[in-house]
Amino acid sequence: MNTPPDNPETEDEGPGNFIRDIVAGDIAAGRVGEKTRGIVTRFPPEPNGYLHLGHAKSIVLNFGIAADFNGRCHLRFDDTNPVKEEMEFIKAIEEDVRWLGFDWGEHLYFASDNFETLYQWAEHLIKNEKAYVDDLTADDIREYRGTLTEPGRPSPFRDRGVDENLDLFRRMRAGEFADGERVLRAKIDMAAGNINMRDPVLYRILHADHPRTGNAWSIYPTYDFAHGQSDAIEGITHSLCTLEFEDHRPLYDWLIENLPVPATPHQYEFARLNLTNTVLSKRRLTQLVTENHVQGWNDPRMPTISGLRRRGVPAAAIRDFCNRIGVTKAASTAETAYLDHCTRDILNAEAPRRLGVLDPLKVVIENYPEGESEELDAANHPGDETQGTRKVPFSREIYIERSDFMEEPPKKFFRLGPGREVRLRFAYFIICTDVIKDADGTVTELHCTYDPETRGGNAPDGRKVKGTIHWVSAPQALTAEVRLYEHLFNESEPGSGGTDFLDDINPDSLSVLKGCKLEPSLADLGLGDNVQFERQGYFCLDTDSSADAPVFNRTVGLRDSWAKTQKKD
RNA sequence: UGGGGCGUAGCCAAGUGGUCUAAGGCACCGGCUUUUGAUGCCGGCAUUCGUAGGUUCGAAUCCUACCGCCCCAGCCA
Repeated sequence: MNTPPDNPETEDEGPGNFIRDIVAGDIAAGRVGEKTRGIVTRFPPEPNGYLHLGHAKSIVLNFGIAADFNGRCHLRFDDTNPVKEEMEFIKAIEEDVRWLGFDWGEHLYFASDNFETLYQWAEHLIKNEKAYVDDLTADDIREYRGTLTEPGRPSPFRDRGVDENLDLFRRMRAGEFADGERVLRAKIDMAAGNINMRDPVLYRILHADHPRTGNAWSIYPTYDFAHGQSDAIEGITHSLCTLEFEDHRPLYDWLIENLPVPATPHQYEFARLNLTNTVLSKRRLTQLVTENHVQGWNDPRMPTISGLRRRGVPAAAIRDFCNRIGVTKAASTAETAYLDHCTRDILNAEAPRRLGVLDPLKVVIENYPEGESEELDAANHPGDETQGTRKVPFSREIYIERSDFMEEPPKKFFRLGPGREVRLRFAYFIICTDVIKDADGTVTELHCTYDPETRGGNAPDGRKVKGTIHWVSAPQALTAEVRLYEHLFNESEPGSGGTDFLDDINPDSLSVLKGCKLEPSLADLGLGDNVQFERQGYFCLDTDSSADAPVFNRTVGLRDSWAKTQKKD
């Protein structure tokens, strides 16, 4: 039951998009590659949370472009804010990128690797009168910055001399000042329409332990001062980021121009991914976790990579989804149905078929000898003979899905009902002869007879049945817990009604089914293996499973046109 | 009222002056096949490209003006 090798290298080249066009144009024009001999991209997460589908889009783009143009892609942690970052996140992110199928080889970097260089470059700016130490408080800086429509005013400390700035900055590094007491600012233009150019902060004092540099530093560079410079140090040719950084590009370019950097990377922006009925911002995902609205970052309902993995979504499906949605600058929201489709697409081709009854109804085959059983051959995949067959036990007592029986079936229902005949998949035709109920009128058991001539599922006399249902032999059945998942949020865009996004949480996003009956071969299923429970959906073993108490997750259900026709009536 | 972006079907998205009375995918709707009401297959689904003008023999593609949406005032990234 192995999942076939799943390697992005063997997949088709990624689809065209405006960024690929830019890269191709740069290569054709000989604008890249003098030093790097090819294009270099990077995926630059901040280790302050787990990766989600939005990151997957960036990962697939960055690693995909690098692969298609024979370049390389680095994994770089943007670890410039020690108060939010943790080693746990670094490890989880590495695992997730690897699981998605990408390999950064030797090219693992950290912005913190560059702290000393960055520091020297900051002094370089000071010496060139392009940066100054500001004593203003955070509140004052905000006030002096002006507003969206009014220009800012220069700080009273803006024209400090080089020596004083150098002295102060060195003492900031030495830890002589408290958090927030001073900052280093670039000296650009307090009247700029682009607020990022109004003397942006380059360094702040933070007496915090950094996951990698410990207490070596008491000042830390801001994103703006670290990112582009790290790109330059690594020889990144195309620095791809999301649209909200578009306003930062002038600053990105300003720093590259004014610093003795070894290369001139360029930044390009694309729209971030939004998905219906979920949230894709780290702030909100963090809140779901810390406030226990879900059971952790890898809760199968979460749109995190680890959540999707636990739920059973194959990495190939995530890659396929990212390639299909495309890359543009238009704000867009993909429907989760699209992801579901990609998931089914992969799983339909690969997942072995099994029989499992989620809501069991006992059936006694009255004309089947008591105490006996037999083994029937069942195809592992109807469209892929190479997956072979397996044996499934059959006996006098079996379970069928409660929803596959109706005492008073409507016209288009072609499953089991009193006096009706259906096929048990891979087994026999049965006819329902008796319906047993409890005092409340609830059906508790069905009595049926089977036709021994139909072994395997075909009648020698050529008679047909409309329905084929799944079943599990009772004595050999594996009892399991099965967890079904629905959207985490009821609203397609949580929080859009001006309300708290938490108000839109779907209280029924998780249903736990106990006492489900599965065919015995499922006892051998391994963690990470996907299977289809015929007629129901794709499932996988959950990490909560123990040897005697298996737990299954429904990754995604099968398309269900019967449910649709029912809804219409 | 400043700066930066974006507007092609319910959703994603090709298209960059003529073969566009606009690809493809998702969703949806029909039909065929089917020992999964699954899969597969076939067909349908924008005379119209935010709106209004203009340029042109000819525009989704060029120009102008409007309208709408998103991002920016962290010592977050």
